[in-house]
This record gives sequence, C-alpha cells and structure tokens, in this order.
Amino acid sequence: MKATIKDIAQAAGVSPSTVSRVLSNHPRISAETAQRVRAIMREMRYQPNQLARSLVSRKRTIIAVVLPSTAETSLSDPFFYDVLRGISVGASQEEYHVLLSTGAAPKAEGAKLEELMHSGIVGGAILLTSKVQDATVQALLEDRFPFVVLGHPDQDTQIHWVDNDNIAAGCAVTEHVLARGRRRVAFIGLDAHYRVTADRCAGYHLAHERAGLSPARAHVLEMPYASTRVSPERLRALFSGKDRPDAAVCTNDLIALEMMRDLAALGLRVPEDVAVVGFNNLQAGRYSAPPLTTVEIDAEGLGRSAFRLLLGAMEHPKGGAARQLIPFQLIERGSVG
Amino acid sequence: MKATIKDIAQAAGVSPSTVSRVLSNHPRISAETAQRVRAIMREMRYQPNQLARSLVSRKRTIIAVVLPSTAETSLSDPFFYDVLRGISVGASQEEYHVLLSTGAAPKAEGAKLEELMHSGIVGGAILLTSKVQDATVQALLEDRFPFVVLGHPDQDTQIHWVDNDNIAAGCAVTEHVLARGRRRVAFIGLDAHYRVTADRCAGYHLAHERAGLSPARAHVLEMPYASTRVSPERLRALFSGKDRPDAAVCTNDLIALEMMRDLAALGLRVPEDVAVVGFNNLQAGRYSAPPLTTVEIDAEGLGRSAFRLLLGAMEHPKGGAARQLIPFQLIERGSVG
DNA sequence: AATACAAGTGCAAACGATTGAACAGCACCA
DNA sequence: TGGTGCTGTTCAATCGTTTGCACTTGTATT
Repeated sequence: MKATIKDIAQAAGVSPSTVSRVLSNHPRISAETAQRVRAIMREMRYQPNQLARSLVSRKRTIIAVVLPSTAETSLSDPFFYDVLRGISVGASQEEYHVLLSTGAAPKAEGAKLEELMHSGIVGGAILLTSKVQDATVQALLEDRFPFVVLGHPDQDTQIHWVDNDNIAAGCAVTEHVLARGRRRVAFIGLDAHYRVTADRCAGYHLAHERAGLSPARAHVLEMPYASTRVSPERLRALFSGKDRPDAAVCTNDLIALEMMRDLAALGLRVPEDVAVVGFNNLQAGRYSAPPLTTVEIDAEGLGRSAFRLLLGAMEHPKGGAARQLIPFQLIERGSVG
Repeated sequence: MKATIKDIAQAAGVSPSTVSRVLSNHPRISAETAQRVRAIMREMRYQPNQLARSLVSRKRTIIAVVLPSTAETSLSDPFFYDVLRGISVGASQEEYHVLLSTGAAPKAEGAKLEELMHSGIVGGAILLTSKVQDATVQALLEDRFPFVVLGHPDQDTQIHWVDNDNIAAGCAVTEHVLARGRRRVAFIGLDAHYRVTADRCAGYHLAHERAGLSPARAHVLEMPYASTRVSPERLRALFSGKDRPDAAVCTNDLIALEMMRDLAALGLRVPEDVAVVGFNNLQAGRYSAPPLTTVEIDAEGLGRSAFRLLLGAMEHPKGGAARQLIPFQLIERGSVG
C-alpha cells in the first residue's frame, strides 16, 4: 500500500496538518520539524496524492490541449505536432501536465472540453482549433475558465491568443517572388472560413498593392481548408493561356509539394517556369526536388508562448486578455530561383 | 458555482447515494427515480467531479504516454506522432484521456513516471521509449502498475508489448532489392543498443542467408541512433572502389533521404547506380526525387494496439503478459527501380 | 505579576464523490 | 400472525489532502 500523509505523520510523530504544511513550505513550521518530516518522506518514498490535493485546494496541475474535431486530419498535420512539443516542453518545466483532447470522440469537441473542465481534471486549455467554435468559446468565457487559442479570433474579444502575423508573412513571401521579377503571382488555397489562409491572402494582396500592382482575379484559387491538392482540371486551367502564372504562393507546404509534382507532369519546370513557395516549413520540403522555399512559422514557439499565456491566465484570473505574435522567417531554397 | 451531487440530490428529493447509483446504472434503482434524477442532471448541467470520483473508487480515467527522455528529439520524429494519434483515437473511444509525459523535465524520465503513478493521476502507461529503462520498468512491475511498452524488450519477462516484426521487415526489403538483381546491398544505421535497428539488420542478414549470399562486412554501417546523416567521409569511403554497394537499406527514411541527397552530390544516381530503401514511410519520402521506397510500419496501428493492451491490463490486473505484432507493408516507389 | 504577542502545532471540517450495510415497505405464504 | 424475500432507498464511513481556527508554550512588554 502506498504511503499516505497520515503514515508520514505517524512516523514523524506529528499531525497530518504539519506534514501538509511542510509540503507547502509553510513559514510557521520550525526548520527542525521540517527537516525531520522531509527525511521520513524521502525514506518512505512518499508522493502526495494529486487527486485529493486538487480536490480540496482547487489547484489543477493538468492543462488540456484541444485538437480540431477531425483528429484524423489534424493529428496528421505535423504543424500541430510541433505546437504540441512547444506546449509540452513549457509545461513540463513548470511541473504541469498536458492532457490531449482529440475531438475524434463520440462526443463533439466542445462537449468534451466542457466535460473536462467541469469534471475538475484540467485547470486550463489551449485550443488548437483555428476556426474558433463560438459556442465552446462562449461557454468557456462564461465559466471564467482559463484558455488560450491558437490563431487570432475574428472579433477581438477578451480572449487570450497567440499567432503568427500571417498578413506580414503573406506579404513577405509575395514580395520575395516579386523582387525576383515574377509578375503573375498566383495565390493557392484561400478558404475564407479560416483566418490563416485569409490573412496570408491579404498579405499577398498587400504586397501587390505596395508594388503598385494588382493581381489577376483568376489567379487567386480558393480551395477547402482540408484539401491538399488542386484538381488536375483546375490546375491545367490555371496554367494555360499566355497569362499563366509564373509564380505560386501556396497557403501551406503540402499544397506546394503536391503542386510541384503536378506541374512537372504538365511539363512546367520549377523554378524556371513557375516559382513556388509554401508555408510552415515541413520536413518534406527539404527533400523535394527542388527543395521548397517556405516560411518557418515556429510552431514550437507558438506552443511555448501559448503555454506561458495560459499560465498567466491561470494565475491571474482577472488579468486582461494577453496576445502574442510569434516571428516568422523566410527560408530560401531552390523553388523560387 | 458548479452543481455537485448534493445539489442534484436535493433538487430531486433523494439522497446523494441514489444519485450516485443512477450515475452508475445500479440495478436496484427504480426506472422512475432514475429518469427523474437524470432529467435534473441534464437540466442543471451536472458533471460528476472526476477527482472525487477517482479518489474513492480508485478508478483512473487517464493514461500516461511516456516519450523518450530527450523530448526534443523524440517529439520531432513523426513516428511518435503517429503512434500518439493511434493511442489517442483508441483512448477517446473508450472515454479515457491521454496525458503526455515528456522526459524533458527537470526530473528524469523514470522519476516523472513514478510521480505520475504514485500521485494517483494516471491508471496506466504506454512507454514509447524503445530502449527500455530497466530501473523504471522494474519499479512499475513491482508496484503492479499496468503498462505497455512499444518495441519488444530484450529478455521476455512478464511485460506487455506491441511491436512490428522488424526482422521480417528487414528481410522483406532486402529480398525486394535482391530480387531486382542488386548484389552488393549495404545496411545503413545499425545501433546495437536499439532493438529496432538490430532487428532490421538481422533481417537483412537473414535475407542474404536465404539467398545463399553473404554481405560484405564493410557494407554494414553503424551509426548512433539519433543521427540521421552519414558523414561525407564515411559515405565517400563506402561508395568508392569497385565493390561499392549498388543498394542501401537504411534503418529509417530520414537517413535514406539524407543519403539520396548526398549520393547525388557524389554523382551517383538513384536508383540506377544505387537503390535506396528506408523504413517508416515518412511523408517526406513521397515528395523526394525519386520518391522513396519504404516500409509502412503502421505507427498508428501500433498506438491503437498499445492502448487496447493497456486497457486489458488495467481491467484484468492478473492477466498474463499480452503481446502483439503489427503487420508492415512494403511501399514500392521510385528509389529501387 | 499580569498581559500581549508570536511561533509552532493540532483539531476538525471541508472537498465531492462511492459503497457496504442497514432499513422500510410490500407481497406472499403457511 | 409472523416469517421470508424482494425492492428501493438512505446512512455513514471513507478516499487523502488542505486550511481556518484554537490551543499551547515561551518571551517580551508594561
């Protein structure tokens, strides 16, 4: 049987309260007693029961990370994995634990989180769902449950968030290709429902504006967020005619990689005929032919910051909403030339 | 304030015990009462407090997934990510939660897990550490704490594990290249400390044996587990001379991809001069030039099985050790020819 | 000498559930 | 009339902590 606080108390000839106070470094405990109790705890390999502890103290040492409802897809996007690493590293430094909550459950994403918070297991949450589910968020706000979202929300309310400056990033890559003389730059993968893609596309427009240019309407290709491949017909349509793009800014690396493959099949060379850039700096981009120019968005940094913010929110429940932009970095490789 | 079991009891005009029994579908509760209580629970959005629940019932709904001590490296290997997905999907189907335990903490991997189990938070663990830390495992066994390890241990003791049949896999890929006429097959990335690589290498030898061949001693390249790249000098040494390999079996895709790049720099063509195969079916292998022939080890399946086994171990503490081999599949792409 | 104050501990009531044992009511049987 | 056996419910103890309050001492203050 595992040792409890009572066992320690008995062995040390003090009351459980005293042991408890030793545990929490209460100032009114004499150095002598503290030392003796600590020795016994070590000797008996005592570990306080977190359940009992949290039950009465209302302090939670576990935080939840909520992945988008379609766990199948989300967990297969390495981006989330990197974020997770950032969170996890931060958390373990502060003696917090990370609980994974995938929405792939019988229950809906939101319901699951509400269960998690009401059941007292977790003390805060980080939402990795780029498309902020209003119902859930509202419920969290009402219950004053500490949480941070990744990706900044549409209306800026009282919520904590971290994100990249996707407009600036979109602008930077577009300027990069414009600076290399490309004049018919396409944007691939806009999905207005998702802030990430919308912002990157806005940056794309901004860059044109600054350069006194205006991109062709047909050169902005919308596609659903989850899909990674432009259909062959659309691709052929886009890249035929004399006004065909000589560059493509893709909202993510996966789209870019698929496109490079398909362009080759169409007899177009990268980067000679078409320059291609992506976002997220996937590992795969390093090994493609040519290697993919992309944007490192520092997903791990996003995760770390998200955790820091959450920690703040948990410790100071009435603090104002904090937000943080994580710097990105253009990674030049062969696909632009 | 959140509703407690007492609130429900009061509102329903019954005792807390009755509410508790409704919650657990106790047979002795009348249908009528059960219905009434349930209605009230719904109305008041009642969620039982898991902390209190676990404290008394000793049932834990959280399991820990322990990543190798160097979380930095481990969490950056997509393999673990896939495993994690498998575990997570399985767990959420059974209403379990997954807690991530990276060893990157101030504390050592083992210490952290022991804290986790003693503190009562988690009811079982899945160890993703391929190199089984004996001290930890021993401690777990002694405490009769349910756990499953990924990758099968050296001495087969009473522990539960899941793994691929890496010997068979190593044999299969080697036979694949031998069947295509390659006769000087190298094996890249043996690290005797790691069972995975040792087994794959054993399979490589087995294939040769079956074909009545014996590989050149110098064609087996040892390298530390964590490294992904053969140093330029060693590579040049290996691929010079008339006996240079015409094929390379690499213990994982990352090594294979790096090697393909370096071979190109050496003026050797893949697959014409050298056939290359890897393991794990990384996403990156799909986009390389040429696309990489590899082995799908079904990491997600490994995760799912690990969870199933753990569930069994938690429910039947005295059941014998269960083990499971997950099938692999050869993925033929362009790098063998 | 009486009082005040601080330091160091212990008591006992929470926290929010579960669960074995006891009990009340009712039907049935002889 | 009383015993027996169900059924449905409540009682009260328990899980392992934390924490406000009360209680002893010992020392300083008046």
